[in-house]
Order: sequence, then structure tokens, then C-alpha cells
Amino acid sequence: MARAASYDRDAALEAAMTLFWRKGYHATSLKDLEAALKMKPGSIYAAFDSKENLYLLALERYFQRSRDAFRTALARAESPLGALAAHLRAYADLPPEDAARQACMLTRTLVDTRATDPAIAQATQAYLDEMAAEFTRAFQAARDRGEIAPDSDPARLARRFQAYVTALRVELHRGAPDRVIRDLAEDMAREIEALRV
Amino acid sequence: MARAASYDRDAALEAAMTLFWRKGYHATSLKDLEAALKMKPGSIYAAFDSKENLYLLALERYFQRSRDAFRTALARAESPLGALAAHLRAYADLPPEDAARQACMLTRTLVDTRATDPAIAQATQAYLDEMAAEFTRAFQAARDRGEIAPDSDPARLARRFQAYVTALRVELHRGAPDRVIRDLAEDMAREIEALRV
DNA sequence: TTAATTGTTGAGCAATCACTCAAGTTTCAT
DNA sequence: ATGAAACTTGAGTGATTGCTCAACAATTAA
Repeated sequence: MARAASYDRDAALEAAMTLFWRKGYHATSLKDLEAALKMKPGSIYAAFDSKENLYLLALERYFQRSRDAFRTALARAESPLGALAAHLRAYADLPPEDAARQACMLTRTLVDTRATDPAIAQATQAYLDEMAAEFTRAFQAARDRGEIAPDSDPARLARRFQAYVTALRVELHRGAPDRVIRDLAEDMAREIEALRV
Repeated sequence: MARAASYDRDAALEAAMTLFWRKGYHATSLKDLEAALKMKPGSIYAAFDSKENLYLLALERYFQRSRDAFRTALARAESPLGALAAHLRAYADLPPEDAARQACMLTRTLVDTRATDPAIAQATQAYLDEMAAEFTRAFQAARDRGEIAPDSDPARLARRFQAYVTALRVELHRGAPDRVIRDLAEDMAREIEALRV
């Protein structure tokens, strides 16, 4: 045995995620990371190998958290369709200074890295697909319960839902007035609820 | 009088726009620009002052082209609402290698620069607002013609429409299969057409 | 107490960044 | 032809990039 690591890996990854999410991959320098993680370059590299790998770990963390949050909300809800609509409306209720009042980190990353960092872009694609699969399951559950038409296509509905979430969060990023966000979320939530038979 | 500039300003700006759009502000280096514009650093700075300013000029070009294209399509169409729906469907018909098969440059820029380059972010916000105003005018025209309900809110519909465009183009960026893009565009176009009274 | 192991440190690496400028080239009015 | 003006050139600026590593500190087993 030997000396134990003094840094908190979980806290470091959380800080990295927050910083990367806000500034993006290219605009975040190691200097920024040193300050945010309170670690020296040597320790960062010993713990995370490279900036790219650290980004991948932060992205995985973001994805898992997003998926878990949706799963939990879905499991707790009485109605799958209601949970989907509520998910959209929830974005309009985020506190003014919430970190989530910006574009989804997956969307951000895809746009940031598609032409410059294929490894990150590919991981992002996979996570987005997994989120779409999650939404598909929710629509399947809604269909199983007879909430939506038996001949509806859960995967297609999921894609549309995901597109709504993406767009809504870009509007948050844009810093649109509360009223505009609320109206948009409401319009989208109603589109989902309109699927109810 | 003296020597005339040998470079083609219009072609240079077009090349800069294409490159910035694809790689983003931070990931595009001056080396990249030198190659794309076929100009040496000195000439680039003499002509465009700075990387930031060049980006702003490229962004303006992008905006004007987008707005003009929409205006033209709207003016030529018999029905404003039909033109709006057609605009969405047109994204699914883009050739596989079309430069527009990626996120809107305004969306991209907003995400890229909000936390790092306020001047660019602010210009982007203004352009996005101007595009929304353009869409608002289209919905107003639809209302004036009695295509949609007299009590509909053109600005709110425009925001929803803009959100659809944003999301659809992010899906293009994601490289989703043609079928998925087509279905999504179709779903969104039908949402717009469903406003018809 | 000692030896082995692992973590931390931060000065500093080569490469690249956005950018500059003195020198040379091309044009036009005279 | 000549001088002035405008443009081009590309080597080179200091700053910053992602990253390394030799020296040191802390911990544990023996």
C-alpha cells in the first residue's frame, strides 16, 4: 500500500462537467481546469490521462445523470405521457441561475466536436441515441397503457420529443424571456398531450 | 490612386463563413483561415482587422443569406402557411453533401461564444431575433389571409417555428438517417399546417 | 526505522495561438 | 520615368496551449 489520493474524484469530475458544459471543449483550457478542479497539471494527468479523456468522463457523468433523472421521474409518474409533458414544462420552471439553463451538454458537444474531435463526437452520438431510446420506452409505456393510439410509432414520437427538448434548451441558452420559454414549453407539452386518445 | 487589392473580398468571406460554420469559432485557427482564404496573415489583418471581426462579417453574411432566402421563398409562395411548412420539409431534401446539413450557424455561434465572446454572442442574439421577426411576419401574413385563426399569436407561433427549425438542423448535424429526418420534418410541417382553420 | 509505493508539485517542454511589421511589389497620377 | 500610395509577403512576436517529469511528500508493510 501507499499514499491515498487527496483529491475527491467525484467532486473533480463534477467541477469538470460544469466547466466544460459552460465553456465547451475548445474554449476550456487546462489553466481553467486547474483552477476549477483545484489540482495541478501533474495530478490531473495522473488521474484523468488527458483533456479529451477528462471530457469523456465528464460527458458520461452528464449523460448518466440526465438518464437517471428522466427514469426516476418516469417511474414516479402515474402516466408516462404525463411525465413526458411534465419533463418539457419543467425546463420553464428552472431557477434563474440554474446550471441547466443552457443548451444540453450533449447537443453542445456534438456541435463543438463533430468536425474536430471524432472520438468525443462518436460518444456523444451514442449517448443521444440512448436518450432517444429512453424516450422511446416512455412512449411504449404510454402505448401499452392505452394512453396513445395503438398504431403510434414510439421511436418516431421519441425523436420528435427529443427535438423539442433540444430546441427548448437552446432557447434557454439564448436567454429568452421567461414568458417566451414558458409559452414554448407549454406549446410543446400540449403537442405531446394531444397524442392522448 | 494605388495598387488594387488582388483578393476577392466576397470569395474570402464566403470561404471564411463556410470554414467557421463547420469548425466553429474556437476550433478555427488562423492557419486554417490562411489556407481557406488563400491569404497571408498580413493581408487577412489588413482586410478584416481580427479573427473576431472576420467572424462577425462571416456571421452577417450567413444571416443575410438566410433571411433573404426565406423572404424570397415567402414572396413566391401562394400561401404563407404553406411556405412555412415547405421551409421545414426542404431541410429533409438537402443533398447529402450540402453545407447546410448541419446546425444553423447562428445556433452554433450562440452555443460556441456565449461564455467566451460576448460581442459575437450579442450579435448572434440580434440575428436570431431578426429571424424570429421574419417568421412572425409570415404568420401575420397567414393570419391576414385568414389561413390561421384570427386570435392566433404570430410572435408565439414564430418562436415555435424557429424552435422547430433549430431542432431539425441539430438532427441534421447529428447525421440522423434520411428516414428519421424526413419523418421529423414531416411531423413538424404538419404541426404548422394543423394551424389552418 | 526503513524501504517500497503512490500521490503531489510546479517549472518548463515543444507546439501552436492570434497577430505584427519591415521589406518588397504593384499600381496610378504626374 | 518617377514618386506616392496601397497591397502582399512571411518570418517572427510574446502569450498560451496541452502536457511531462524529476524531485518531493505522505502513507503503509515489514
